[in-house]
Amino acid sequence: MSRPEARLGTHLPVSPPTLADVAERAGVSRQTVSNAVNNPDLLRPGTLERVREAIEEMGYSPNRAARNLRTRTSQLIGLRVSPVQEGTANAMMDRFVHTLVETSALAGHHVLLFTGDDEDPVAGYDNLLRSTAVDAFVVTDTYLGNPQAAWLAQQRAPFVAFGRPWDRADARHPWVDVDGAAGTRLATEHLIAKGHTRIAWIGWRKDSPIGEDRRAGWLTTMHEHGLPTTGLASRVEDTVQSGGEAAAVLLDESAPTAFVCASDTLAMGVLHTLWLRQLAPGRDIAVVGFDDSQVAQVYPVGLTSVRQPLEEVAVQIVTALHALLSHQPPAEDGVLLTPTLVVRQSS
Amino acid sequence: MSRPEARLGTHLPVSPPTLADVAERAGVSRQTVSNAVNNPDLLRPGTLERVREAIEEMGYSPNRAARNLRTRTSQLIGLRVSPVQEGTANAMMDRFVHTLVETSALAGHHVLLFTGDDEDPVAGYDNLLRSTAVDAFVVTDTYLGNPQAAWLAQQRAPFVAFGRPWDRADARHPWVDVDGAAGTRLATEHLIAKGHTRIAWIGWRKDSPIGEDRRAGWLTTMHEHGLPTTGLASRVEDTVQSGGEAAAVLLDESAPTAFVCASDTLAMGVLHTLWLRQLAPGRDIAVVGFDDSQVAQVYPVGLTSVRQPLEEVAVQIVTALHALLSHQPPAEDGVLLTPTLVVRQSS
DNA sequence: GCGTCCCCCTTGATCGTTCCAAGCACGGGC
DNA sequence: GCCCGTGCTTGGAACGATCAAGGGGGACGC
Repeated sequence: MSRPEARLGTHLPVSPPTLADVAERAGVSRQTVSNAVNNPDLLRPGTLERVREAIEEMGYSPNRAARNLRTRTSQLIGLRVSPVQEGTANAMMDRFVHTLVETSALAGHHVLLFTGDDEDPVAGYDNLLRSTAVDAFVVTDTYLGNPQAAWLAQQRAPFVAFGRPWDRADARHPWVDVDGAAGTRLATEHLIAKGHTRIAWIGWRKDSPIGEDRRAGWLTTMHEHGLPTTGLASRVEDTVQSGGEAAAVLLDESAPTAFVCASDTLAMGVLHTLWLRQLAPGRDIAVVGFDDSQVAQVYPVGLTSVRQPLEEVAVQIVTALHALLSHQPPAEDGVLLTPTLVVRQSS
Repeated sequence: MSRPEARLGTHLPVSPPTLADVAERAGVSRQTVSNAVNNPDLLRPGTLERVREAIEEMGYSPNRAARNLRTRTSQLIGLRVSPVQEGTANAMMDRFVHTLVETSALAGHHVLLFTGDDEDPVAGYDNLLRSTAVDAFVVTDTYLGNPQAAWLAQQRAPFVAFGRPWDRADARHPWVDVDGAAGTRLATEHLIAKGHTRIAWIGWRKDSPIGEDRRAGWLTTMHEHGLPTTGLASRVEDTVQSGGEAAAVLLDESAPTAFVCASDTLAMGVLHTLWLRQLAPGRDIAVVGFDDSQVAQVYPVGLTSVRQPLEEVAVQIVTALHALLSHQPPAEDGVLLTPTLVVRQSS
C-alpha cells in the first residue's frame, strides 16, 4: 500500500518517503531498512548495498518525530540564551555557542535555544523537560543564587553546567569551568616578568564568586613574589565607566604601573583613563583584561587579555553530556580548564 | 491500564504523565483532555475545570514527539550559525538571535541551531528538511552567490531570508532587510549638517551588493548636496588594518574632514589612524561606523554608528514565517526597514 | 537423509498524540 | 410522551519509526 500523493506528479510538496516506501522499493521489510540505517552490521553486504541504493534514490531520511517518539529521545540539547547586555564587552558567548553547536553535531545532537522568564527562571526548563522536547540542558549562567542548577539536579534532569557549583548546597552535578585564578595568575606573572612591582587589581563586587576567584589569582601571585597589594585593589561594577574611575583613583593614590582587570570591560575603562591622561598603554602603564573579547582584538592598542578556552569547554561539555545520556557513571564531577594569555601591545 | 512505573515510589526518573493518565484521573476520555489543551471552547465549563485541575495536579505537558508525529509539525525554526570570524566587530548577531528566539517563543516556536559544511552549504538544510526536523528556516547570510536561498526556494521549503535576494535569478521568496543606503544617507546628512563638506567613504570591494548599497547612500546624498566625491572613496577588505590604511591614504591625498564607513570594523581602523596622528575623533575629524557593534559602544571615544533595527527585523521575520506556515498568501515579498543613527562623540 | 544451529530477515505491537466518525445525552417542539 | 437536532464525548485508526519475537533457509555434523 503506497501513499497516493507520492505517485501523483503534483506541484504540491509531496510528503517525504517513509521507511515502508524504501522497504517496498528495495524488496525488504521495514525493519531491515531500519537496521541498514542504525545497525548496518546486521545485514548481509548485498542486502545492505541494495537498501542503501534505494535510500539514496528516494532521498530517504528518517522522520525525526517518529524516531523521537519511539526512542524517547529528541537528540536536542537545550541552551537558554540570556538577554543581551549592551555596553558590556562580552560577545564571548558567540564563540562558545558556535563550538557547542559544531561539537554536538558530531555527536548527533542539535542545539535548541530558548529564553527564560526573568521572574521564573525555571519555567523554560520545566516546559521543555516535561514535554520531553530536549534530552539535556547546558546551563551557562551559574552565578551564585541562580536556582537553575539546583532545580535541575533535584529534578534529576540531565545537564552539564558551564561554571562550578559555588554554592555547597547545590546537589552534585557535572560541570566544566575555566580556572579564573590561573588566568589572573598568568597575567600577574607576565607583568612581574616585565619588571612591574606595583600591580593593581580592578575587580567586581565581593558577592561574585567568579570575581573573587579571579582576584585570588592576582593576590596569591603577588604575595608569592613578596609584592605589595595594600591599596592596590578596587571593587566596582562591571562597566567601562566604573573601570575608568577606579583606574583614576588608583593612579592618584597608589601609583601602580600595571593593571590586572576582572574583565575586558573594566580594562577598556582603564585604557580610557590612560587616554585622557596622555599615558601610552604598554609603554607607560600596562593593562591586562579578561575574556579576550572582540574589543580587545579590535581596539587600536591591542589589549592583552586572558583567553578562556571556550572551544575546549564546549568539547568537554559535549563529552560529559554524552556520558550522562549513555548512563555511564561520570569519572569525576567537574573539569577545570586552564586559560591562556594573549599578549598584545597593552602590556 | 495505568503504567506501573508511575505508581512505584522509585528513585528512578518516572516517565511523565500521558494524555491517558490525565483522562483517567479526570474521568474523561483522551480526546476530551486533548480538546481541553487545544480547543478549550469545545468543553463544558465544568468539564474544562476538572480536566485542568487534573493536568495541573499531575504536571502534564503534551509529549512533543507524539504531537509532532501526528501533526507533521515540529514547532522548530532552523537557523544556521556561521563560523565566528575573530577580529571583525560583528557581534551583531547576538542581538538578532536573542530577539528571534524571544519572538518565536511568543508564536510557539523554538529555534534550532545547526552548522553548515562550508563545502556543501546546503547539506545541513537538506538533512533537517528531509527528516522533517524543522518547520522552516531563517536564512541570514544572503550574500551574492550564496546558493541557499535559491535552493530552498526550489525545494519549496518554507523560509524567510534576512537580506534581499540580490540575484535576480533567485526565485521569489519572503525576505526582511535593512535599508543600508538609507543608513549611510542618515550618516552623511548628519555630517553635512555638522558643516562637513569633504566626506570620505571607506567601503568594501565591488562584488558585495550590500557594500554597494551602503556606498550608494553616501554617493547620492553627496551629489544631492552638490558635494565632491572624486578621490574620496576607497574600497578595501573588511579589516581594522585595511580601514586604517585607507584612512591614511585618504587623509594624505584628499584631506577629508569626515569618514563614513561600511562597517564598525573599518571605522575602528580609521580611529586607529587618527590616534597615531594625534587627531581627536569628533573634534578634528568625524567618523561614522555601521552596525553599532559593541566596540562602538565600549570604545573610549564613543563611535557614532548606523544601528540596524535587529529587533524589528526579528519580529518581521517571525510574522512572515507565521504567515508562511499558515499558508496565507503573503501580502508582499519583502519588508525593508530603516536603520537609525546613534550619535556619539566621534562625530 | 535428517536434525540442529545460526544467521538473516520478517511480522506484529508499541510510543503518545490528534483526526475521524459514530454514540449518547439533553432539551425543545408537537 | 415521543421524536429529532445540537453538541459534548467516545472509541478506533493513523502518523513513522523501533523493539521484541518469530520464522525460513543454508551449512554442517552424524
